[in-house]
Amino acid sequence: MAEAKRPREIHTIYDVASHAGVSIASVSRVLNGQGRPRVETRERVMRAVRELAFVPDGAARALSNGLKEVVGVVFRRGNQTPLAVENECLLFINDINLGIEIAAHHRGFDVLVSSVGVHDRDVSTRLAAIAGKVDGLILHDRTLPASAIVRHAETVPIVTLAGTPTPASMNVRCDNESGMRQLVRHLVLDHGYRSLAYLAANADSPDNRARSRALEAEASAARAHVRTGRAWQGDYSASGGARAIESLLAGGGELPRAVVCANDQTALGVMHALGRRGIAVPGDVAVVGFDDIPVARHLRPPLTTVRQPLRQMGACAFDLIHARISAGRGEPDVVFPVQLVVRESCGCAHDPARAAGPQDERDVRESLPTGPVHMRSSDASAGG
Amino acid sequence: MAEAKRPREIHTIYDVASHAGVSIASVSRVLNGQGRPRVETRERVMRAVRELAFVPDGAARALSNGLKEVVGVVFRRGNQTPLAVENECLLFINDINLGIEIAAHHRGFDVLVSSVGVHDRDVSTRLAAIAGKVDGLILHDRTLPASAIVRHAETVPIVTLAGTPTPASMNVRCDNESGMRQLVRHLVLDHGYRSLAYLAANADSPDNRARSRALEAEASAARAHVRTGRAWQGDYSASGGARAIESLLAGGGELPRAVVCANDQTALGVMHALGRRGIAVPGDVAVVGFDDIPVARHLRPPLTTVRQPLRQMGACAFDLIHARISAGRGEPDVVFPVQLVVRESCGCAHDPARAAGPQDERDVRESLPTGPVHMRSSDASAGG
DNA sequence: CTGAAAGCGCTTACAG
DNA sequence: CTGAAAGCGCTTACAG
Repeated sequence: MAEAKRPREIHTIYDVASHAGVSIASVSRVLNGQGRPRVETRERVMRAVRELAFVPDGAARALSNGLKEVVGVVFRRGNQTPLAVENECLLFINDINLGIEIAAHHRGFDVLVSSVGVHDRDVSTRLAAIAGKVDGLILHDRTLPASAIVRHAETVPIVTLAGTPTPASMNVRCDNESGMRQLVRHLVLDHGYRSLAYLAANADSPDNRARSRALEAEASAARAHVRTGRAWQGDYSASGGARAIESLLAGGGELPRAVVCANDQTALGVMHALGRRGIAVPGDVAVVGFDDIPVARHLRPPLTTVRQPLRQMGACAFDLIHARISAGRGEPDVVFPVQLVVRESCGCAHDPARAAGPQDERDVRESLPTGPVHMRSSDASAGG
Repeated sequence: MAEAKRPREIHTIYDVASHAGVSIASVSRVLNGQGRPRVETRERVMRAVRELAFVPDGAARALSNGLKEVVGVVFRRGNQTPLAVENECLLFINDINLGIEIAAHHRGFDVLVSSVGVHDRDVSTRLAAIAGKVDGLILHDRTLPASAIVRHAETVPIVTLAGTPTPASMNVRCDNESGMRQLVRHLVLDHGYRSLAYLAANADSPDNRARSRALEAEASAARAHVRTGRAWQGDYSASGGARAIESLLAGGGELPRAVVCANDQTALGVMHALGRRGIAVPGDVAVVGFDDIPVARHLRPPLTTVRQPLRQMGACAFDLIHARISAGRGEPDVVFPVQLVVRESCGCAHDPARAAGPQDERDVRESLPTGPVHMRSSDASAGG
């Protein structure tokens, strides 16, 4: 019975059963912890499994169980050639995906990750192909219009991220309103800035629209002026932010006292463009972002922004899908609180308490929400 | 026959067949383009597929075909708590993964992405579970020791990234030797720096070892001094780099004229730590990295580094797996050339030609290898 | 506790 | 060109 060389051969449950001298039903029971197999049976099976390096076929299990134990995650790549290098925007997405993955593993699920190009025709066909391989689908922002989501949701459970709930799908997002409110109040009330601009992102992004609206509302309530117009259009990318600032300045446009960016990447590009023009941040113009991506703290000056609990949001998206698969449906629209993270790009002074010592090291590593980073708790109304 | 409300019901090929008035074999043929179905048959089937929103079950297809059309990608998460925010190290991995995914789509494959924690017990069990759901496995650096790779390779085709080929698995890596040689020559010959240090990463990383060896060899050939010792140990993370510099300075250690970092993230942390001590980069100490992650260009000063063709490497890893699945095995060890990207952190002057104008905008977006970024072509000996 | 057998939803020779 | 049927590798009532 000794396997001499085991020529790269895939074994099935039948091989294991005959190797162990039991039926395939017993092998299956031992492997899945069903029933109460005798100790001897269990041991013989386990030995055979080990000796044959048996790995049960996932497709067969899925077909039999009606459960693939796989969720699909789909996001939209930016305006880039397939093999170009700009992937900054993916930071955000990948952090959420990591949260999804970790939550999935708790349930024995794995994650099928797929991206679609911004200009891909027929995203629906791609989605259908993916749908056949998964038990549920998590769609990032702007992957699909709402009508198409409703259609696909007939075939497979769907959760959207930073989208809008539909009658057939669920959604997870952050409290943009609260975040923007805190940001604007800090700039206008704490710093006394009277003129702002919102460097917007894609018009079809619910996050962008919510942030834009909240900024306008809050600024007007605080009696601050908001610059508007075509000049202030970005696309969530650093290059989009830089381009907007460059065109504005090239066209003789005037800068506000503070630029509120649709996200951190945009802020990165804005700071880059301002720096090259010799415009001091925050001395001449304050710049703030949204998201708190990891590099935000490493910029010069460190970026003031709003932190989203990305991993928790990802984990929540999976949990909604899972609940939907194994039970009825769950909460259709989950809103996560956010946190204002005050660093220096808003004009706040460098905090000498953070300039050295152990706290500082901890800050680089990654501070906890209650850590040394100067922040306020959210006044968000909805929780996870 | 009109479907009134289509109660969320999953249809099978039998439903389609009876709806179209044909056999399931015909449905399958139409859907898979096999044989020469009559036009009328094709049309009836397609209409039924559309009306029922039929999506073939991937598990059943996989079981029948012996092909899941899924590859698994596994990487190792850093020293972080599951829900913490530090994901800088993932930039690198995610860029490779995007290359894998794009290549996979060309073949109708999808990508199952999975991560294992640094201290996870029993990575092999996790891998076995994943192996059952995929046709092949792509393992990032340091996911598994070579012995375990050989063992798993009996069950499933394996390609490692930045690893070492084994008798049973293939490998894709970059030409670290050439990259480090160019970097050291630039620092020592072009800038005249006589003292260097290599801020190392994990000892079990082949990339790190190759870079370290190459630096020592090249520095000694160029008669430059290399600082060594426990102080110069990092872990590929920004915090690891910052910590090393901080301990060194706290212990009264002396800095070399140039710090060569194991990767860009490390360089990021080093620059951060130096900046807080008021040490000028590159005036007092030059800092260079490796990888050319997207933020490298946005740092102050912009980071001089070595660019790896990450997406191409990812695509190659998939192609190797695919060749292995559909034919015999391919090249066991593919080495990609790298490019020196000279920016300012090495001490090179800010290039005024790049300070404004359209080229500059293009640089922010992402320059092509032949674009305005000052770089030299690689003298790597092996190609993809 | 254990085994024989049906069934999961496809694909594909094999006849017709 | 088309259909009936076998088979892919599991899981799980159902008998024993």
